[in-house]
Amino acid sequence: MEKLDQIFFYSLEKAIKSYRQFAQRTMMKQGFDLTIDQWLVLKNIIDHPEWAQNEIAEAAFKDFASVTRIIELLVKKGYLTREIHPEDRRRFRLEPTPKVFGVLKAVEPITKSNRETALNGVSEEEAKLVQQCLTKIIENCNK
Amino acid sequence: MEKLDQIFFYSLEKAIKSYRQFAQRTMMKQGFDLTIDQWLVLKNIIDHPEWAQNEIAEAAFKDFASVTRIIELLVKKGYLTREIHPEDRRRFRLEPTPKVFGVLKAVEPITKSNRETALNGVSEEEAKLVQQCLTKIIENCNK
DNA sequence: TTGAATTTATTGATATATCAATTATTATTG
DNA sequence: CAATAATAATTGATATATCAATAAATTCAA
Repeated sequence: MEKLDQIFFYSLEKAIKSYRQFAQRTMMKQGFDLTIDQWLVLKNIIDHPEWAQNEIAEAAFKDFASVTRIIELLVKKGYLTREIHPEDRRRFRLEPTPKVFGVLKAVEPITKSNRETALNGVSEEEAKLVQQCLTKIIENCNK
Repeated sequence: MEKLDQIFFYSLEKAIKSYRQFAQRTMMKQGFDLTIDQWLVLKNIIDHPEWAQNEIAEAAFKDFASVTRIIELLVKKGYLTREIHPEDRRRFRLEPTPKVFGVLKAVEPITKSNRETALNGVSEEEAKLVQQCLTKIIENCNK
């Protein structure tokens, strides 16, 4: 299995990189000034408006420090406003600006189509199996 | 399939990140002063001594610029020497220093064990299927 | 054989990842 | 209630990713 193991993790690395590059290219081509990481963080903030940054980070598989910096950029780009949280002054209250919703809505079909393209030729069964496998790997690496 | 798609790519992202973190932790714990990216590039250079940097980059799924910088670090850390290639002055000849081989040999069982741990509970059949799936995704994203 | 195109690699700018140290605030506990 | 611990987030340093611009050497074509 040794050789396969090697190929396996190489493929894993290459697959996610290929997908990220592909998705980023598509985003840019459509004229959005968001990286897919910024989009991911933004989406998590919208979906969970009450979460603290560290919870956002966890949901987006990101380091706290990265999230701090990504949020900085999102504020600078005018997608978010940030003020101190009224109930816990260690935290911040992040508010999406009005333009966010239009952008997210516009990005939605692109993301959907990207995923479909990337999974072309992979059946739902297979996808489920792969997904289970990945979950197992995640567990194995985190204990 | 939409919801699954989303979970699928989230899992993909999380799996490779979990594995990389796990592998990096193990490397450090064993006292090696290499990142896994440096190790990956170094290993490719050893395995293909005649390759140009751009070929190494491709094999390691890395950007040319990243490889340039990683090689700089490997030279600085005393794992490589670099001189101009005698047959093509645009290229460089990269030579591993003697200490490289010992280090790579010492890292080998760690990598092997990391992969085994990560794939614990995943059968060879499943791994093969996942691998095929990943290959399909890579192709889909690159055409 | 010169001039244009191609190849190989570097550099700069910006974004993200990671670890460690730090700050500010809140919670605990003695 | 004061001292301490825990929590939320930032900052600094270093590594890697990506894109664009550039430099140097080589190849090719007129």
